[in-house]
Amino acid sequence: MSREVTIYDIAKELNLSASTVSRALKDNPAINNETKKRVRSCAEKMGYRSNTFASNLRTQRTNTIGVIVPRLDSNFMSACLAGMEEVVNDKGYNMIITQSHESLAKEAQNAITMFNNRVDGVIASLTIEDNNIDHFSRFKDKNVPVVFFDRVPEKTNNACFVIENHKAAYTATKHLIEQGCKNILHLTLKTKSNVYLDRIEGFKTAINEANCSGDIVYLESLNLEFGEKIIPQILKRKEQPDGIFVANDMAAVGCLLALQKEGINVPNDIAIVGFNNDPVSTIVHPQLTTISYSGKDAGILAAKSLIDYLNNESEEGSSKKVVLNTQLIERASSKRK
Amino acid sequence: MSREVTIYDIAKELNLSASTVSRALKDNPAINNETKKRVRSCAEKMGYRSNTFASNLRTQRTNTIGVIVPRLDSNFMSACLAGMEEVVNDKGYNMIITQSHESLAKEAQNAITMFNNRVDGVIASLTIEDNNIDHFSRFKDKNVPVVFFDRVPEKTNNACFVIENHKAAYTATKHLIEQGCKNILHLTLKTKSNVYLDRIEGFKTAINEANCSGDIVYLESLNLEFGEKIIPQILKRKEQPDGIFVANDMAAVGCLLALQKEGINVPNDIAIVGFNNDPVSTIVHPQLTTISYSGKDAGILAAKSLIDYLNNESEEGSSKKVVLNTQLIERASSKRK
DNA sequence: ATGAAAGCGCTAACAC
DNA sequence: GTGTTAGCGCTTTCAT
Repeated sequence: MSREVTIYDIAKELNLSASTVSRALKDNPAINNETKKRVRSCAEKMGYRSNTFASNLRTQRTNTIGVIVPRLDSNFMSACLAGMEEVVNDKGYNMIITQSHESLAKEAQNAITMFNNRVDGVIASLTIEDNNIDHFSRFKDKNVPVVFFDRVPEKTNNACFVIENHKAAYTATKHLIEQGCKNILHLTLKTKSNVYLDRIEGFKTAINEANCSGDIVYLESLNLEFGEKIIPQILKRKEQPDGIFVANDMAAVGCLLALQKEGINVPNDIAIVGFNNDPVSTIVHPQLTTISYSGKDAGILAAKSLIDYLNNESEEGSSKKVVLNTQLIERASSKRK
Repeated sequence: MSREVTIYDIAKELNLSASTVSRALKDNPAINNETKKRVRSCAEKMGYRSNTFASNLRTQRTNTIGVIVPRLDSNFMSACLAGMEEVVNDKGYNMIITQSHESLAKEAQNAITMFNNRVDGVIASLTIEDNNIDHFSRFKDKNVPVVFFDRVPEKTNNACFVIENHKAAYTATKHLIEQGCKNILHLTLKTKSNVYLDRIEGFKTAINEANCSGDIVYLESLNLEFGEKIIPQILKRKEQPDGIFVANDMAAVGCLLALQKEGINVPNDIAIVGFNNDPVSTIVHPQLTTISYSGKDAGILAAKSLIDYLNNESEEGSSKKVVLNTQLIERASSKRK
């Protein structure tokens, strides 16, 4: 195992001082171009690699962004992370990622880990469990910027990047009404998260406007299994729905499959709209009408905002809320000819 | 922005030396229990957090494991990472994750990043592009252990953790034969990756044993789209297949949907088997027969092996190859009554 | 059981 | 344009 090469080794080799080598490696304008070239090629030749720890210790920065998300295994999250990674790498930062697995305790633990790793900034999406954000306060104390995306706190001074949940739900519901639905259910989650609360509000707005009948049904979890499970209960209601707007695609697919098993025609007996534009939405038959939006854009914007702030390229208090567009994708599960 | 608390601050507060504080915090047996308690509570009270960089600079270790994977957005990968995270956290290490996005160049770049971040060890799954692993050689030079999982190099002295691709493909093919298929296609990827090569070999073994007709068809990419696209071409063949074994579930679902669109009955005209036990396999109708295996176990084993080595709890040259079990899950897409 | 002191490798203020 | 120097916060050898 060969010893590590340091800037001192390079300095000795070239009869320079360590500081000159350091500056040359950092492309400092004060250094002669010829010197820079010599230093770089020598560093290359000697197999030098910068010691991040010494540098971080000295500069009190880590060039690392911490990302805390509920889970990584969704298309939306992958897209967000891909967007962030682009920006972050481009600006010379690293990214460390942790999952809260929808547990507030784990989220708090992750925040502490990031804090101890002295990340320069944090990008987070909250659990559905609660939107208590006390565990983020330590970052404020040390002036470490935090931005939230998708699942954001109810009240905060931090920058937030969300999709237009209210408008999307309004549009989805209105679409069902336009297809002739008179009695619409919204299946969602009982939580304090803005994501689901805003969708509920959008749903209600559309229902009230149309003077149509509407009700909310809460699922334990928005997945295939619980989507399937809820259908028998729904079919026992005295007033049968003719349209269902589900807050995510997997649960919507669960409903669709369960309805078909009961011999109910989708969309003619009951029309269905989902949310997310998950790949499964094109696999089921009939294909699922859903709401599409760009996780990548959300990731890019959140990361950009954070890094601009770190590089002093934005105002101290740019604690804005950015709302991203969504599109309704009309497919066969809701289209009545 | 409050100044950082260091061990010197604690030392001054308690009239001790920094070394004693350091030892107390590290639970060094030489330190009096009473002193340890005082130090710990004082550290807590003063909001002390250990400076990883100073520590790493001093100890020349990072307690960080680097993970390089093709992509994170698959169920298999999420499961692997979850398994790794369990082990790694439990042993007091951190994990940094990067994606190669199936590009050899990006994989090499990621390796360099990890190298410069001085990870203590590396866990990697290769791209399909090629299994050139020259960019991992730098780790060997510095005695940084590397283990591979799932997509592993053809020849290597490093530890490898793979699923029994050969046997799984053999079992899947044999299952089709047992269902009466006489003319079976295997849809897969043209690559040097062990994962797909081994499956091809398993397929061939089963075909030859049964004295049955079999052929390989290469897709551009194993996804829904290319699964759908290949079906018209397959239906133009002079000899029509009566069974298809597809190397992943998404592509298998693509085939299934395209076949149904052509009015072909699955499983009676053509039986289908996939690979991965992806959630979509239970969403399609008929449900997809597939191969299931535990990514989590693979992750746990790989991480354990690496960390045991780092903690000197295993032999220097434990360069073994571990093969994990798989199960055939028989569902309606291949079962002929 | 505790302390003193040196040094890990880098950067930046200051000097020339 | 380049060198000198001090110090970031921690660990660890050696001494007591």
